[in-house]
Amino acid sequence: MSDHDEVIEVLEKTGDYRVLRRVDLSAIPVVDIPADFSLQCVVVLDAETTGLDPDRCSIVELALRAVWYDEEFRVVALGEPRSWLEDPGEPLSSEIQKLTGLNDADLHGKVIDAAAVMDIVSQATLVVSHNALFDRRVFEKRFPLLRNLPWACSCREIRWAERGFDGRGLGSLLMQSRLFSDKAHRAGADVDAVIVLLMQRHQDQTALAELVAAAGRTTWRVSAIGAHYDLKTYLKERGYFWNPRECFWWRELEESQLEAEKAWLASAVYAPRHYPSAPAPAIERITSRERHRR
DNA sequence: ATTCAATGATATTTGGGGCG
DNA sequence: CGCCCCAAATATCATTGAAT
Repeated sequence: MSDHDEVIEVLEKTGDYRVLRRVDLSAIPVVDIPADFSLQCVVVLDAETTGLDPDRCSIVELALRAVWYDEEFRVVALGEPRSWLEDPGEPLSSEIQKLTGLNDADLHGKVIDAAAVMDIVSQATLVVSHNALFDRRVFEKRFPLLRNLPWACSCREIRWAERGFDGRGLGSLLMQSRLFSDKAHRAGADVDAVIVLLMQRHQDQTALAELVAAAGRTTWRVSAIGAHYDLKTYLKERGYFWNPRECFWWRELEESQLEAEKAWLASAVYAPRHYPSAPAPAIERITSRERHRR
């Protein structure tokens, strides 16, 4: 082992090589329920599916793993890695076979253990996945009873660029961290990859800490329904985006900004003199239970 | 009154990057 | 590949107003 380290050091010192190490979580203790009740738990989830359209595809593999961490967001224990295959009832496209290495025979007759899924997922304060917008939709379609879980997205809710990364895809983040996964696009391996990435520090803050903080925020989605079109420029200047499908300007705000925004809207956008019929902005509260849903 | 060009609001397209 | 999101670029459409 130490002679490997020496080789790595020699190679990297030349400046011509970067050495990638296999993702390895074996140094972290695996527990069922930790003895220390002060620990917090997130569950990392990854689903492999028959395609990319959450409305049309189904899950062929689901992996879950609990991550226990202390007050300083240090990962002190992991749950047993759990994953299940599931028969989608249709042949796998060659593309998915190539991507995941799975084939129809592997999946034949397999079913996800729904009771186990519920058990694991219910011990967590957060379900984490890489691009939760995809996994959440696919997961909730398969488990309609679990539509009210709190979710966090390790792809979008961690400022990877500020941490020195170029892209945000799992493979790219791993490689730039000098890591690789020998079973990329298998659910269990991808879950472990997310876990190592969450454990990384940047200026003394782990990615997990940043993610938990981001997911814990309550934000507000404010939609300026019925705003007079003359106000477009002001709304745009103020950071509103146009929703072309439903035709209104909207913006997402931090909790601390909400009152000021309401006041601004009341005076600048919904001044009564302009609107005898009094349209009103739509204000929706968004927490981890609502985010990454649509 | 009619036409045309300019203006500005809204729609559409495009591009990048994410997921299987 | 298809789909989604976001944002910037580009196209389209309606209105306005000046000129004829």
